[in-house]
Amino acid sequence: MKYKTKQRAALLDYLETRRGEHITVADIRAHFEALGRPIGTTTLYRQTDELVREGLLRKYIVDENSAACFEFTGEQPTKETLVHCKCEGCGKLLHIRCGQFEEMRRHISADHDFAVDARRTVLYGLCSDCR
Amino acid sequence: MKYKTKQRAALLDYLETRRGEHITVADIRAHFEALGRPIGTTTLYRQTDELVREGLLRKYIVDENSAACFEFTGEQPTKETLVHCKCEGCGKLLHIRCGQFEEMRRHISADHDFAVDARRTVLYGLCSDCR
DNA sequence: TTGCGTGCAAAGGTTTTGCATGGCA
DNA sequence: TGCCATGCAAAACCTTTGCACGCAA
Repeated sequence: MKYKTKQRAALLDYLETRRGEHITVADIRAHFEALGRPIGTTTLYRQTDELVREGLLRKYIVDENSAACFEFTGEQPTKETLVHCKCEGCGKLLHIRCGQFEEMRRHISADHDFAVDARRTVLYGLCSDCR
Repeated sequence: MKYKTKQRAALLDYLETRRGEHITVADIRAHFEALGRPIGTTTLYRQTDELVREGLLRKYIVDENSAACFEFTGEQPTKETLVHCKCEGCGKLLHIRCGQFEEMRRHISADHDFAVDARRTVLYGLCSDCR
């Protein structure tokens, strides 16, 4: 994307207000729909793709049969890795701060020669309420 | 499923020959198609669902826009957890044996109150060839 | 015979693509 | 002006559902 279009600007403004939260393309679409200034679904998919490529937005695979989940981080994404945990009981998505995960990443990188991308990874399991 | 149908028997026979491998419903469908004894897609989805519930089959969410991935383990699934790593570069899916992952699971369970299900979880990143 | 399993056809939901239009520089 | 972005409509994909038929017990 080389041009600064109204749609892109509006999208970025909205994402800014939801920094750190989890939203889907459908959420974004609904927001602008409600505002009376809808943005085409196609455009939203293309813009979110681009923002992911630019590193301003993160994309998570949270559930095979639901929409992709995005998190806006902005220009300076926190270095700190928030591990994503998806509860298979209630569907809740949790963020946890976990040094042990970092340690495991280093180990897998060093000993198994695989570079885990914590920003794309989701741990599945059961939350405290559901276990 | 309470009945032992021909389809279920054929499916189990086939899965046995591919124990420990990763296959999709489309793969299974193609196999029986090629044999000239096709099994309906609907049936395959229902039987795989059932087998997952019975614990003979594991299901992984490997990529948001591709088919679900199954692994047949049979009656006695190994206690040992094989961690799944999906390479975002070449698409390869690796199994690794990793005690550190187990340790992290215990830690997250104890300190973050979340029970990670290693059999459903996939770590995303880059393999040795792609990093 | 009873009721579960099967499989076709069709729907469901998310994401992608073709193409004409409209906007940015 | 020249090229890119937009967005509608339609397709692509995987998966699920409705329903009539057929097979297991």
